[in-house]
Amino acid sequence: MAQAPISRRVTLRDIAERAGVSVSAVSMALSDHARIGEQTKREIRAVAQELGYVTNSAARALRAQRTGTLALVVPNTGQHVFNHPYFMHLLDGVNEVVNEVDGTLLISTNPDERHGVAAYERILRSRAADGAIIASAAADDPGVLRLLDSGVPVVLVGHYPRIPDAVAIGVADVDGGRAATDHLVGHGATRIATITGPHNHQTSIDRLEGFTRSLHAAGLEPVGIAEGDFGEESGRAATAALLDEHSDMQAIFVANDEMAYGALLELRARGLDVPGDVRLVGYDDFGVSRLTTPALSTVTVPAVDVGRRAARRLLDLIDRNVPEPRTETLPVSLTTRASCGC
Amino acid sequence: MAQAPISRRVTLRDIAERAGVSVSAVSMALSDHARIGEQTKREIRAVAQELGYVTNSAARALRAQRTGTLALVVPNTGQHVFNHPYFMHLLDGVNEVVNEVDGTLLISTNPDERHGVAAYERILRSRAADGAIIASAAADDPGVLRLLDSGVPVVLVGHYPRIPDAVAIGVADVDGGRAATDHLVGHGATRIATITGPHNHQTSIDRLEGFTRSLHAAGLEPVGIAEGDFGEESGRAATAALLDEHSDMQAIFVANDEMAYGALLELRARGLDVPGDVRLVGYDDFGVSRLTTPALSTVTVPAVDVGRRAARRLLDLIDRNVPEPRTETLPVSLTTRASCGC
DNA sequence: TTGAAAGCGTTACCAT
DNA sequence: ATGGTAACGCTTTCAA
Repeated sequence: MAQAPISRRVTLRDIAERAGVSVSAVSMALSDHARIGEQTKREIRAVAQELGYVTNSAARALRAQRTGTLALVVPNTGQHVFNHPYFMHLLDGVNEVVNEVDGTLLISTNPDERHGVAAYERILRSRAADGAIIASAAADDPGVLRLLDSGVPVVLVGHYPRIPDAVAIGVADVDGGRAATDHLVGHGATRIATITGPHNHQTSIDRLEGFTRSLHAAGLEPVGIAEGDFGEESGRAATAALLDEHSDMQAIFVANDEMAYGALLELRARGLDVPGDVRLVGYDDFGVSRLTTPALSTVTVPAVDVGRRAARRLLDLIDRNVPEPRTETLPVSLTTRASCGC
Repeated sequence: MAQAPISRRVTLRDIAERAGVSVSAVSMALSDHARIGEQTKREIRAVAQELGYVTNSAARALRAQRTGTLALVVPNTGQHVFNHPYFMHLLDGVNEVVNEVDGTLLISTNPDERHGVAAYERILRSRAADGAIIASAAADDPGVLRLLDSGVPVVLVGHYPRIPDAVAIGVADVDGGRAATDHLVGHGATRIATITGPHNHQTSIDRLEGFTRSLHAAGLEPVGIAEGDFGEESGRAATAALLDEHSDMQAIFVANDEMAYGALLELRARGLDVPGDVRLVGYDDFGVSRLTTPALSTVTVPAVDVGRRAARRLLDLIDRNVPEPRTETLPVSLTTRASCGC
């Protein structure tokens, strides 16, 4: 049990004593306050440098009532709802902004509900972060509502029609579903099915809405609608179910790429060619889609940009600037590869 | 600029006044200290509950000289050295342990070098975290050495022969390289090449070492050794170069799956069949390998477990328990799919 | 131009 | 069994 040789921490007082000035002079010098003489500042900074001074963040936070930390909250990670690649991209974007403002980034996931009070509630109310970005919460998560009520600065990622006054940043999922389906129609398909995500996620609802609108505009009816959970296996199972009931199906719009990959496996297992027998369009474009054979046509979601914007809005909120309009919706774009028949 | 109705924060003092006791009584009651009467405790807790009290983490950290926060540091994220899936898995494992101990997790990446002092140095020295897990640092990163010197609790992820007294947790990359190559040899290949990662990463060095040892044990010589950067494009380029020089090559051991995917593309572009003409084994098994056609045989790295163990060791270190031995090496396993010819 | 002191919310020690 | 108080390191107001 050798005691690690922890370097004694250097405080403002140490610098003050060494430089022969007061603690407050040091504080002001280091924050470049105007009232300290240039010469004195230089000396103080030299001493600070020499001693290797670094601000103690707890003390600063306590005094300033602000931590300089943003929290990125991901409910239900363990359940693999909305899976990894999406989160990574979001994280990239958030992190970029946090670094720009020299802040720190705290990650909170809620693997299961065993903690009664959700982990993110604890974090925010303990003031460990100045605010939070909440990613991919279920549309009806009560924890989210409580958090919003408590007045803590919160930015939601996604589209929450039932919480209209929340600050949220989402993507145009209705448009995306519509564009994907339009494209399938454009290829001449008339018997088109869809595999959706879980119905308690607004994302699923919106993508389905786009699908339905597209078909109606074309005077078509959906051949089948199957629900998945955004995981590969569920996509495979949904495809099997659709195929069993509608052997004449010509195309499927799948609400994310993981499930589309499952669909690909099932179609291949049945000896059906993609896109020869069945055309496929997925959704997300987080890497998986590039790798499959055939490569998936998909709707590209600008997740990194979502992260960036969410972080910027959160910083605004923390500064008590409520952005108007409160919700922002980023456009998506269709990326055609091989699976649609292009 | 409507002022958000921030709920006034509740402090110990508020509870004390309301309950008609002292602040210290409240503090002790809430931490279940033995000196407070059961009845008093109950009353105090009731008031705390009613007022919605939550400990202020800055104040607690300042007082206790401990934050309850672990930092996960990823140098060079922006440069795509060691890319996303690996990091995600590590994060999963670390997060799991952090949740177990009711801690918080702070993420720090260093997108570029513009901050002179690396972001992670700032974070640790400011005592924003009690310690750090450093993932995938270059073997010679000076920031890492400075951090270790400064006595901050640090666990390195990987294998660092040049820093023997550091606490580190790695995987058996030499074994992995050897197992992969042995397997290729077992398939009857004699003209075998390898594509390595960047030579300043110990991981690359170790995987190559395993490759070389395997060949020597079999009485073979490497047909070619090309260096990549762990990215898909570099794998493709390396494969092209190898193919140009050694058209009789029968197999390639590729040091990660992303590069192996690049190799697959190049081989396909030249009309060569995998595994018919060239056998391929990759490394990592973070998802990509399942999706390619043919599916990649690869060395499975237990990244989630690495994250878990790194976090546990870091907690030990913070408690001043230096684990012995200081370095731990987790075994890897070969996962055979189609690309090797199985 | 600079110094002294108060206070941010906790915890722990010394009294009572 | 409980209350008062000092201290953690910092920022800022008030004096000088």
